[in-house]
Amino acid sequence: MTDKPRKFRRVDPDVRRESLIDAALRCLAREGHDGLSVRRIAAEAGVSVGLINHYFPSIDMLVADAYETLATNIADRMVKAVEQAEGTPRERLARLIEACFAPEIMDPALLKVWVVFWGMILHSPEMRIVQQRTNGRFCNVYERFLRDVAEAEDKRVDTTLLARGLSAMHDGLWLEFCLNPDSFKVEDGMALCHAWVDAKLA
Amino acid sequence: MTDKPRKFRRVDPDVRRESLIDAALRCLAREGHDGLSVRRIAAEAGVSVGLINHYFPSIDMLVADAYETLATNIADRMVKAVEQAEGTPRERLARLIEACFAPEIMDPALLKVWVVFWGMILHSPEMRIVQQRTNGRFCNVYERFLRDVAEAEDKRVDTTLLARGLSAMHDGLWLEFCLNPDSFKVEDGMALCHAWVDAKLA
DNA sequence: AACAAAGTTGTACGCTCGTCCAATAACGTC
DNA sequence: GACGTTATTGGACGAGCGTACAACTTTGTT
Repeated sequence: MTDKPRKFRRVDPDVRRESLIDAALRCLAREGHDGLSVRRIAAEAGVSVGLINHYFPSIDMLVADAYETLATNIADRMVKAVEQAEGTPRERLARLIEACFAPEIMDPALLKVWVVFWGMILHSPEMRIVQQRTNGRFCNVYERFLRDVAEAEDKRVDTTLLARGLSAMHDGLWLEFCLNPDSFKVEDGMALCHAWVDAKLA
Repeated sequence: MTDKPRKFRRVDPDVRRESLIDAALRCLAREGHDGLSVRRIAAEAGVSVGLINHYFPSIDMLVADAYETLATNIADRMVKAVEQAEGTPRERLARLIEACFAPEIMDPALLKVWVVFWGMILHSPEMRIVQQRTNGRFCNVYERFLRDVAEAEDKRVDTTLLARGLSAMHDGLWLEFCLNPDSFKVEDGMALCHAWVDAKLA
């Protein structure tokens, strides 16, 4: 009474697209730039080579979609982590910084993916557009919670500049940590970010 | 009375090695990861394909040498720029920050090269060793001039931590600027670095 | 002038790549 | 149950890749 053997199953196009993007991200996380290959992604997704080009005009478009997807996911998770937290604006900002240093962020495999994104941003206009959009989102998240603190404590600071500094410091620490996890402890990184914020919102 | 035509000229091995490394860096700066190819580097250096493997056991070793060379050059240039500057330690620190934001540093082509380095660090033990060594040098440069200021002004701060923060903030700003030069002005980046230092050395 | 040493060339090999496209098989509809 | 639609397959194609290696050329020595 076994199911009759099928050579493949049709899948809803949207679901299929998503599964291809997921497979691509898994390949990039595992193999970095070497994982960026139609054949490896197809194998990872369990489909044939040709299907990739059926859903994406070129490999660059697939990566651009993957970039948008991953960046959006991460930003959303951060916002949610803070929004469902209670406490003063100051405490919520601390939750945000904690979320920025969560284990799934401070992961060399994630940097492997991002390094590929960066390399493509420098050559592909489509990727550059995604970068500008997603980076703007990240900065807005930082600024939003920083402004909450500034308003609650009645401080007058340029929250845009403050957010840019926080973003830069976190990016630099994240990069260095992922390249060399022994160079410092995650707690030290969080302390540095807090030191920056406290210095401007003292 | 023309010179008799020669198919090639022998070159001192050390000079040849250096010219191959230079050619590799030029390829990486122009084409990013795509430039990392024996054939393109050979063409750029004006030699045949086989010569690369005669001087370097593998392409990875060539890049590792190129990494060490470029990082050392940049660090040395910065130190020299500050050392030949006069003034108080505080003023010399300002020169250092200026040097960090010099046009030849804030150059997308330089990031193209570095993105390739980062990608390889995450996979190659040899590259990881070079990263640790060169990054340590950079941090030492920062710390050295920060300590001068702290001592001259009799401030008690953890200059190691301060240097790590400065390094991270600069890296993050450099990255963002090279990815999207319209996102902020170089002067704003310098101001942020100064704000970090001033906050801790007020 | 002859010779040895070694820097340099050029090619062949096997592999992987992205793209293209005709054939195939699954699914909804009648 | 037959049919049309289309998601999916799988192989062909040309190009570029890293490596290896034998042949060639230059250079310095005798």
